[in-house]
Amino acid sequence: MTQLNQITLDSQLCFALYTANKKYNHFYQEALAPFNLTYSQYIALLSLYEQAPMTVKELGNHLNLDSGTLTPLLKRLEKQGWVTRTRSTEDERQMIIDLTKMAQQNQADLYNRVTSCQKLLGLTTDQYQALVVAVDKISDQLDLVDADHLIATVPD
Amino acid sequence: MTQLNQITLDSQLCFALYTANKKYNHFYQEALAPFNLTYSQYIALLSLYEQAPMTVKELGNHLNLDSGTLTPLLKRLEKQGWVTRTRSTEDERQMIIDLTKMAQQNQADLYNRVTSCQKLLGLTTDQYQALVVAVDKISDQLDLVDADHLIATVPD
DNA sequence: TTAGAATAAATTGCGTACAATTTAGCTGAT
DNA sequence: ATCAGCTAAATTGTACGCAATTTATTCTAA
Repeated sequence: MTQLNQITLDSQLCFALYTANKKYNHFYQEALAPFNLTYSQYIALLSLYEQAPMTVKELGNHLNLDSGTLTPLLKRLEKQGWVTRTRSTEDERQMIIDLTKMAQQNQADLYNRVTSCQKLLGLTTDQYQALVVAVDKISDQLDLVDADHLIATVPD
Repeated sequence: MTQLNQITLDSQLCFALYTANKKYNHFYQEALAPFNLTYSQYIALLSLYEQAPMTVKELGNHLNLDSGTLTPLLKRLEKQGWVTRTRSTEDERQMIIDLTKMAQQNQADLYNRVTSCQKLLGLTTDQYQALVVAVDKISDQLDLVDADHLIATVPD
């Protein structure tokens, strides 16, 4: 038997990301508790605070999510009063998502809460930004190695 | 209105991690396709290749997953012939998870496939390990700021 | 003009994740 | 010895995330 145990869980970048992402989810669950928002709902709102209204398609492009995820998520945000969902009159295939007045009124509170919580992380702005750059680099590498390339290149 | 738009999606570490993690999932979905394994099933097997048998509890400690996730996942792995699930005789509360002969026979193939795919990422060993360290550091920071601390420290 | 292709969103189905509860088995203090 | 409390796993319920399909609408080329 050759060296089989070189792949340990703790040495894997995928597992580090998987773990950090889950912990971040937990972190945001607490940060967002006063607003009754999930993390996914929060990033959808973040995107809409940057630009609204947007179609489901456009929002999906920003978040890398498809309608299978967004449709039920947005229905929940609508139910809780954060967004409106309106069929476009000029193209009835499209659903226009916009922020409610309540969402706009809560923007500052939401940002303040998140910012306060983030300060507890104990990272300097430089450290934080360096990490964003490093993690984005992983995403870029993974984009290069997309599914087709991988299937075509590596035999089973 | 003060500077509200300082929180952009692309500047957020959480979103970078969230995105990279999803892309990694997709990457592994292709890498693992020949074995019909999900990413979560794969890391469960990785853990068991390092140490088997294990109870569900022990496995959950390694993976940071609870029985709500592991029980159905392990039942699927059992159904596909990778693991066995046996009630412990000395403590019947515990379920002992062990690798099947098939799982052992496929270990080398699985490792080779994953290793081949990882090479396509175009990261040197040093770069890769540096990223693991960086991402683990995020997890460590998030551990420090746990739920109780956060709730106790930051007013709504 | 109109049938077929393309597109947007919704739906369906499966597999996580995880909080909360339930069930079953163990353990220790009285 | 026994019962209250603890523990392990399973179960329940909710919310993603995504592949695949369906439905409705728009576009486009003959």
